[in-house]
Amino acid sequence: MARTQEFDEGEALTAAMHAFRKFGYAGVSIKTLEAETGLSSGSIYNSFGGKEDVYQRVLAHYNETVVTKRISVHLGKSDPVEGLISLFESLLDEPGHGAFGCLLTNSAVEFSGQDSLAGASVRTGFDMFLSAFRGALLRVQEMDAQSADLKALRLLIYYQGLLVLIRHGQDKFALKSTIDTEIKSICQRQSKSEPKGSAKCYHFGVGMIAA
Amino acid sequence: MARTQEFDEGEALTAAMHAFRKFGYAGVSIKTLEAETGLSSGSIYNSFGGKEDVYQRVLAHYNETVVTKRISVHLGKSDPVEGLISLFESLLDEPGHGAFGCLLTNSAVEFSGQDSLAGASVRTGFDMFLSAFRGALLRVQEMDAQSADLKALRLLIYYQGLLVLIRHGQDKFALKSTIDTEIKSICQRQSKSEPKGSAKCYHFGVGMIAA
DNA sequence: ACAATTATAAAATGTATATTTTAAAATGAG
DNA sequence: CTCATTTTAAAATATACATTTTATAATTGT
Repeated sequence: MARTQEFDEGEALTAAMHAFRKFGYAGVSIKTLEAETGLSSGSIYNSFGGKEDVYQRVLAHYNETVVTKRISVHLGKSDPVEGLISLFESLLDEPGHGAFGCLLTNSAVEFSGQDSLAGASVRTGFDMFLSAFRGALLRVQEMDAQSADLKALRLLIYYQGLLVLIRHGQDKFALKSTIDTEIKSICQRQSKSEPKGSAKCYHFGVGMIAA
Repeated sequence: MARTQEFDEGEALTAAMHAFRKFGYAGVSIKTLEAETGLSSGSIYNSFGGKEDVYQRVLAHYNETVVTKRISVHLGKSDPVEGLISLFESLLDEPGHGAFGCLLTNSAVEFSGQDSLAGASVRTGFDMFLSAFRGALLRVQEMDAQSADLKALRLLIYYQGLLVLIRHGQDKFALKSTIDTEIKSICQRQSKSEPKGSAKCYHFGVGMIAA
């Protein structure tokens, strides 16, 4: 029969992933992929298909490696709140000072909508985070499914926003200082929906009670 | 002397802005700009310079029109909390179902870093929001400058995250349901930094006190 | 009205790009 | 060993793109 593939497909995908994270889909050419992966365009087309196929494989690879690892490392801990905080803080300590953006964030922005080139994978990645966040929240305290979904979504929104500002180059110290507050704020028990006139309660904070 | 410019520069910039918001910088060609603005490439190069120049002008135009208007319409109201809520809710009611992304979000992601093609304008736009948010927060309640900055940054992060998820096509009803909670949570007085052992306070919420 | 100046339009240019084709090298089952 | 099959590499192709050039039309101060 024929010779076997010489290169490691996972390594190639990881190298391609770095390129797409840094430069986006449009910013990466086949030439870039050749340079980053060490493969020739011939090999790339033979093994993966075209640029779109490489990108789709990379998106799946990102979910399987980066997202999965991030969730298991930080949310596998015993304390879910500490886990969430360390997960978010880890985003600020990434190499390249935010040059390696989150592929989900970048893809969601570059290709809007669910039925785009990246839509399905982005949705999968978001859902992975949502269910991991939901699990962590339910370990913090009892709550109904609806509350857990709402809080998990708030965490995902905060996660995505943080990554946008990191990628922009916003001051990391300032960004970091929001994490503890935001996470704890989300993990708090929510106030029931009040029939108006609740504005006055802004002046009573959890800290004052706890102190 | 010579003839005067026939087209309205503001209208052309607005048309170009729509294109860049939808498709990003790389996704817009001169041909696209011709179609969207109604100008020929000759006019575009003569009046604006190249594609990069159009983009820079569009970014400034976005800050001057969309950002400025969004801030004044919603945060010009008497109640700052209601203003913040209506500002964030208005993002969900934009035409095109999120196809018109936020140019700041999209540019921050497409061009990472402050010293990029878009960096300066993105920073300006972010700063406009930060100072508008800070002003609104200070009208909610007294607080020191540091607290106001932190809360304003939390609002900006939430704002950016929301726009990422809107652009992705996340369920709008679910996104909307986070707004009230998130805004009010940020507008609450913060707990002082405690010397540990504060985990227990998660079980005491503002709502329970206010009730 | 005139002429200088600019807007506009279309063709031309050169480069970057994704992909295909062609050719050579390597591999492993029989 | 051998040959069918595949990997790899490089050249070839065609298209898309940003920009420049060229040419024509319009307009404004004198």
